[in-house]
Amino acid sequence: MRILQAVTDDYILTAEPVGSRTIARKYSLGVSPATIRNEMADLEELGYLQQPHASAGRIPSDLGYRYYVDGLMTPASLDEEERWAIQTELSRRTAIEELVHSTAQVVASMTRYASLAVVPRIEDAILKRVELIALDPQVVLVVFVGIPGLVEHRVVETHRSWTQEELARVEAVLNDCLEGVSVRDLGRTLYQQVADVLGDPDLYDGAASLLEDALAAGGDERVYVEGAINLFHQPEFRDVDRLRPLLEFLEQKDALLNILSSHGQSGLTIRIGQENGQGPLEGCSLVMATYEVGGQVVGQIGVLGPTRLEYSRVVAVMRLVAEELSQALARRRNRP
Amino acid sequence: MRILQAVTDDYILTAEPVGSRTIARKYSLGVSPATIRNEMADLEELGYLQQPHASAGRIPSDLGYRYYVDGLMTPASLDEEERWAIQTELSRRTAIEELVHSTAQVVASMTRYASLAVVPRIEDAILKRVELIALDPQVVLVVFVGIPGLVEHRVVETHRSWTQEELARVEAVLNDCLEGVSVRDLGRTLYQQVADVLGDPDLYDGAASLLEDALAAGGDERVYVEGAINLFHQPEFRDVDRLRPLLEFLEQKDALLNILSSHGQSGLTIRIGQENGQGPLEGCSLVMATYEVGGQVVGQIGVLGPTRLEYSRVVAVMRLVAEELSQALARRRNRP
DNA sequence: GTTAGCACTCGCCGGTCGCAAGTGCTAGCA
DNA sequence: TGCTAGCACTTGCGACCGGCGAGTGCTAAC
Repeated sequence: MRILQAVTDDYILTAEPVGSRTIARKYSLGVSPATIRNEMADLEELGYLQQPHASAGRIPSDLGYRYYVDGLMTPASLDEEERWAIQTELSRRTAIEELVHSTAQVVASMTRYASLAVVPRIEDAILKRVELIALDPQVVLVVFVGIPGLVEHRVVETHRSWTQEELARVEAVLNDCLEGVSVRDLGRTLYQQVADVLGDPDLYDGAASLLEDALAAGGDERVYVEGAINLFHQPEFRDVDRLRPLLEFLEQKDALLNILSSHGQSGLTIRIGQENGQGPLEGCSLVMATYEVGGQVVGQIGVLGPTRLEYSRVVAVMRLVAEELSQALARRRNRP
Repeated sequence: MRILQAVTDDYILTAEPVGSRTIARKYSLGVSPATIRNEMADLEELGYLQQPHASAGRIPSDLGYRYYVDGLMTPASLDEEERWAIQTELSRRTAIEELVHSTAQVVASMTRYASLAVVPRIEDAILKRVELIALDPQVVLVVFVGIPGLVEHRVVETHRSWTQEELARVEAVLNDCLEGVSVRDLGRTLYQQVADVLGDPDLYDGAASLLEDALAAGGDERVYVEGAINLFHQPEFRDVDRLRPLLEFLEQKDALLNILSSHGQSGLTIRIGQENGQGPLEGCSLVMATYEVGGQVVGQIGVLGPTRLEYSRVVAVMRLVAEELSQALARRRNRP
């Protein structure tokens, strides 16, 4: 175990296959290189180490990293300075998207890997309020305010012409009847109650299709990717042909969204190499954390790098960041 | 001139230095390779061509490209299909940011280079309307609606507590007094008239600092970069060390903003190689166009690639796109 | 003014070779 | 029985080198 730990630590640091001599010199295990060689041969047989070629040192396999992550690595802690950097960055923002976005930026710059972040969709939020504003007779600005401090506006072209008075009436009824309803349900499924209170069926139809269109117009930009260029510095991506597929993958926001949001339960998850399935993520590791509002997971944030990842540091950063982000969101919500 | 044209055309196509034989074979100039060699030696002496090394063919210099762009190149025209792709993409959006953003995406995918786009700032717009909504007693949602169909919302934490009634009063006064004012001037320089109409100096102060904070909170994300990975396919960026500085430069949104928005006059500009100044853009060419609302330039859009750029095609795409974008924005505005 | 011929230049490619790092194995020692 | 020193073996990597081919510039002739 101590040899596996030493090999992994050293390889994470140097990106060079680690030989028995190196370990004997740099890590005081109290045994000679020859002994280490014997043990390393065993570790290779067990699948924890592998050899890029016969005359080279050893590097950890995915399994080796997994074992390392699950128990061997020494947990890192962060400088006061770094904690402070995160906290001030988060206290500078109020809008939730910006909060999450700048969190992703901080994570990228602190870890020097790529970072990913998912912002909650307004559709998943509980409606707090909706505002309807006529920009032109047939263009309406719809502003949704959702419960975890989420605000989104949509500009909708309508078939029907609207006066500001009509919109004000609809707005008032909606806000009276629908507070606490999931935003997703605002579309065609507008409730009977709204129809009753509004009275006018024409107005009701217009409102329903207005909201439906507003929800359909929706921002697809829910995943932020920051610091992708950091991957350039990693020796494993020195080769363009290895880097390109990865960067191309990072452009596919829907795929990223799938991966990140599949990680629904609260807490921290590490996916190593092949655990990400086949494809461009095969040689990468992904550390994911969730952030919450009111005890409920509303989004995810992740770090992506080569399998040779500084796991302990990344885990420390992610723990702190997820915590701070959740707290910042909570502060926004529970103001006096 | 015909030889310069042939060399440039061929080099743009193949990315290989062009020899006299190749030109004689592929372009029917009616002369032999020997003649072409003589002329090419002259063109090199004049600075239009250069030789990567003694035994290689010629490639155009920046000056050569400049001459080519200014008169030699044969203007490209676009397929009906491509025009159609642009038009449908633009008709699917209504919000101005999305319109510009998806324009940038279309340009990137059509040219296979990187594309840049600047969205107008709400600060530069004329105020059409402002909405103030209390989210919490000390958190106000400010929605600005600007004249070229620009909408932006900001969430502001305030020192003072606001009731919705107070906000409604301020909002009414602001909308009465300040329609047509530049959004930028909404902050501290709130006009005397507003103070007079409001009466209450406390309310006036609160409103002024609320708007000031709202403007300060402002989105710094005004430049979109799309298709940066397309640059991977260009042989001149095969080398990571050549590509990285460029991608790093593309991350500096403020520098990009400077470059693009310095191009203020209406129309199309091409900057070739060193014309971009020293630094990461030295080996690149930039084609910039403006888009307008009501005859006024409100934003820019650009294409970035190696100096060996398909100028004629890029110019055709940019002409069309700028035109279509301006028209789409005009349609949004002049609805019946 | 144009062209054919020819000697010359130089980057690229494939092969060879020595070096260095690291291994596995064996024999010896506590 | 576990550990260690010694040693032969493997193999990737970088340097060196020579032939090839593309392309040039020059000269002489038309």
